[in-house]
Amino acid sequence: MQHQNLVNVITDALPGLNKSERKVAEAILSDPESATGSSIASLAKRANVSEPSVNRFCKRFNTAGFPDFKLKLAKSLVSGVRFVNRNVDPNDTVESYTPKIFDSTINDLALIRDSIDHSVVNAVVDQLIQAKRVYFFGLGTSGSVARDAENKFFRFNLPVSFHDDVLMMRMLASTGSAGDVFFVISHTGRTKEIIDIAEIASNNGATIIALTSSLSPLTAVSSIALEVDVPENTDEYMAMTSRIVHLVVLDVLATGFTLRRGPDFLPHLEKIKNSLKPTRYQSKD
Amino acid sequence: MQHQNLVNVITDALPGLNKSERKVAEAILSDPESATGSSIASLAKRANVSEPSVNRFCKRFNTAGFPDFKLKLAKSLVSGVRFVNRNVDPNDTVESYTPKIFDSTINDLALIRDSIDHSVVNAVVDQLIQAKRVYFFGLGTSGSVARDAENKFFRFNLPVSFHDDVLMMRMLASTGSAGDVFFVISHTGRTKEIIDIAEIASNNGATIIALTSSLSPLTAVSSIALEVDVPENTDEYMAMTSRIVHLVVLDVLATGFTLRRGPDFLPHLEKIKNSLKPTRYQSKD
DNA sequence: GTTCCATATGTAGTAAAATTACGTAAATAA
DNA sequence: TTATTTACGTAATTTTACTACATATGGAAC
Repeated sequence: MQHQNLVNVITDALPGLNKSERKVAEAILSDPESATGSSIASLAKRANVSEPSVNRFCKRFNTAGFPDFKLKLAKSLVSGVRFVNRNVDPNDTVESYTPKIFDSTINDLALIRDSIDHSVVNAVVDQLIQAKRVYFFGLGTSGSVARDAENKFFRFNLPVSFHDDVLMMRMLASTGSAGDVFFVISHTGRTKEIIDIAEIASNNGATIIALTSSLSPLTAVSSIALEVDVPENTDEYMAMTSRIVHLVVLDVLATGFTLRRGPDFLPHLEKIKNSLKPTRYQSKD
Repeated sequence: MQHQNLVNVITDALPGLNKSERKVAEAILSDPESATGSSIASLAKRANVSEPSVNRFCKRFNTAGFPDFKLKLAKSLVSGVRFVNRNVDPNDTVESYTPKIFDSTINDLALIRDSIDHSVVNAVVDQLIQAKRVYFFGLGTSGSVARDAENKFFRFNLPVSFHDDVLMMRMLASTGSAGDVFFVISHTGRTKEIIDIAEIASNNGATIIALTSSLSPLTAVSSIALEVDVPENTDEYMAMTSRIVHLVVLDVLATGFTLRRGPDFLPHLEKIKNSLKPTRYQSKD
């Protein structure tokens, strides 16, 4: 895991360390920020160990040496120290929970950004470009995502619709055929109804694109799956970030679509944009 | 500010630098990641300047010296606010436009995170807690945001609904009264219909909360305005990030709401969560 | 308890890296 | 041109990190 947080790694390893290494670990954990700025000598002194002990400590954590260690530690502190106490707790105030929620969203986005499979994105864009029609399906929160997707993709002069009604979905799935794309959005990928519906459409020869978590039953019944694994929020207080990641993935697809269509397509988008002008008070600038 | 990105700072300063400093800047910008790992000697060599030039360069950017500079550079490169954030252009490939879109979203989130007014958040939570009913209104993309908000806030055992139909909105606004909260979501804050509706509800003594851009007409007719200014995307290719920021702001409000309600409220949320279990295939773990 | 072995830790020396002081070169203004 | 400032590099110095080696410490076997 390239983005594994060093502070957490050290904390986890703490019990398995020997005396002087533990001293180093404690010295670092007590004030990681200042550790990133100090020399091996000063840190050794602060931990009451010799310099080579510090050096050995660093190497134990898969770093080239002390400077490399400091670098990785510093990086961990940017996205990381925030990571450590990321969960909202009952004592949080507006000032503390607000950045936590933003940070956790940012973190999840960064995670998916680095793990997304580009070839799958390309394959999905291929399918959307070729589609005769596109249906966006989602329930609950994913229904809003599907609705947003409709709002985005109708601009491409493509017959699209969104549905959050399982009966409608079922009927549409049963009348689907080759050339139809059913774009199914589900955080868990385990909703029985949705999987049923995807199977029906699939059996009719339609293309099923799933935006869901990996290894889910929905993935199994799809033609292509955009697998997005956002760490589960066991925390009751915490908001759900998967829908946001889903929206961004859809933005990526829409961008891929636009680029594939080429610059000749831009006037069409411009036309749609302009169509809303009369509904608005114009700003001065 | 504290999170000012070194890469951006260097880029901005580029024109004002003298010959050798520019060489250093270019060497760093061409591959910032590797710069964080290299020694002053190797960087000097790569930039075709002397070591002290590199050192002077570092000090010019308010760092103690080369090691400190590397540290700050490394931090700048970590997820949060990545610099690349240039607009998508027609020559982009999946590999290049995907991170761009994620990064621009992340960037906007970080921006709003640091600029959001906590006292306004608190005031809005106050209003929501006291509300007899809450209506979430939005059109187009903001309609999806409003729908998502409904899905979030109904869990609080509060009469909430979302509407994306201006006639419905108008009728509801005209029957609104003190104790009703109209939560109006609009990216531009300039849609005539929406402003009309907000005014009607306001004249009836209802509370108007706006989630919109600052200085907009909608802000003017609202009781409280959550002002979210996401830099406009003039670029046709680029996806719209304001809706995502809006969603996160709503997450923040929902969190504030939950905390205000206190721990006695958690079993209620748990109950809602469990209600969906029978609709799903259970995972092994 | 003693001996042996392995592991842990420190000392001292060495190599590398960064910084400073200073001198020369280039650029600018008079 | 010459004076003067600014830019840049050389070389020495200092700081920092690493390595090789020595000593110590804690078990395990006898």
